[in-house]
Amino acid sequence: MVLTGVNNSMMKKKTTKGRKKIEIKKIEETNSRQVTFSKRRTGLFKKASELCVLTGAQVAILVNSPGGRVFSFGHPNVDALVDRYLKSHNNNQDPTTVTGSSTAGAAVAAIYFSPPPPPPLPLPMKEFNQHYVEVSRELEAEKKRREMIPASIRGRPWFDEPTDGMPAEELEQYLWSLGELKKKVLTRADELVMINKSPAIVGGPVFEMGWNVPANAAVNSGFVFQHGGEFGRF
Amino acid sequence: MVLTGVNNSMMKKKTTKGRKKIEIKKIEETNSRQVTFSKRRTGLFKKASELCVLTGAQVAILVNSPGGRVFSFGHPNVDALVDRYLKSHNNNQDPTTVTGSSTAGAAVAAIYFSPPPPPPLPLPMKEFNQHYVEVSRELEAEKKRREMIPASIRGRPWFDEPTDGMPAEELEQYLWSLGELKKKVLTRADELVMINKSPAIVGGPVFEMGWNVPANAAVNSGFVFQHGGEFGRF
DNA sequence: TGCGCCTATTCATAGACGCA
DNA sequence: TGCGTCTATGAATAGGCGCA
Repeated sequence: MVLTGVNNSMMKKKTTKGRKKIEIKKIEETNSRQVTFSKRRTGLFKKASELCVLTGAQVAILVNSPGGRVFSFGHPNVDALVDRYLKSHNNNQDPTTVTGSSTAGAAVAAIYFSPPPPPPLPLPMKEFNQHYVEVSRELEAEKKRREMIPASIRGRPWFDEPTDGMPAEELEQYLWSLGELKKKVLTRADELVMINKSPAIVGGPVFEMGWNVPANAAVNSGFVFQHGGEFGRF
Repeated sequence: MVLTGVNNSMMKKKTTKGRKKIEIKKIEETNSRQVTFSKRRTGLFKKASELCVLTGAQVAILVNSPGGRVFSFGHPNVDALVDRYLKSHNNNQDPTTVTGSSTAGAAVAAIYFSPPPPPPLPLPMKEFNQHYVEVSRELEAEKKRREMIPASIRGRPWFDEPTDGMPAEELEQYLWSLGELKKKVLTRADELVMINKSPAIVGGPVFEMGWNVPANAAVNSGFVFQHGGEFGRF
């Protein structure tokens, strides 16, 4: 507002119009997409680090760039969290169930689990099952309502029939799971709209960003970018 | 935009001072921290999804909340990215995808166990009951949320065609996730107890959630951004 | 007691440029 | 060709409040 240096030697033409609203859909223009990716990745990592600092949470992020490179961020480090994640999954067997499966449009993977090593637990809370059953009904209803929305989602086999032959205990758990999963699905639905297809994972260099925490000394925190190699084509 | 609720358009004490600047340092107040975590996690995930949509990138995020729970986000799914990440670092096997070499200095140890294994905990029912309440609440939220979706869901490319042809693998993947989730639920409940019981976490060093990781496990090589700022200290 | 909603602000970032 | 810088503006969100 203030005329700084009225000199106004021909007022700078506003070369910058400032931020403009953009639609959340795939950016077709390769170059812009690249730039946006770069900027937003940075922003994402920053957010993540803030989350870590503010709440003391641990965060690991793996990003597969459109160019095929892989970036990662992690506090304390990626591996710790990945490991944790895997361990919780490997409790079972069949670690590779997911690897490279179609994923045509599937884009939901929201799972809650706890930090402590998975201590197998019995399911002594029968009575609570009752409660869950109640919720179950609601969920069922909810589920159906939801299913009426996207025609394509309707009729998920595992959504509609499992409850029958399933032990109460499991039902309970499924319930909760469903609640969470479903929430994720819905929440993410919008975002996924545009992600119509999933380009197969491509190989490429790996970029890594880690957040070092001063383990002992008064070292200041820093960011470590690690990138390897060339350009991932694609 | 519209005045909702108390239409008392007269004068209302500005109860909301709007956003205030906050320092990026651990929030000591447990409650605020919890809230902040929740909000920011949501924001982070949203950012991540936008990044996916805009640039077509693939992103996986693993978050370990201050409360101990772990949330994850992934597109197309967490496992695929985790898998790829590990492969990039291990070059071990390569059942699928990835042909790319990770030039990254990622000579990181891939999987090591989390050092201090937390002790198993009993599972008090009342906590679980509380959990149930939470679920109920979530269900409520679910309902609302659902109502916001319909419009946008329509026209969903991948939603409109797949169901029929939805690969069994995908469904299986979901199922599998649920199965895992199921187990997690219990553990989580277990963990909830712990949280309620021992707020010890609060006083600890900034980033410690209770388990550390080998300090040098990762990265270096690449640029290092020193963050010698004023708030870097702890 | 925890969660979702609302508002005033701070923060992130789309474009456009400039440097390497 | 890519990335850092600068601006103005769209978005995210810290506090508060009220409901369940």
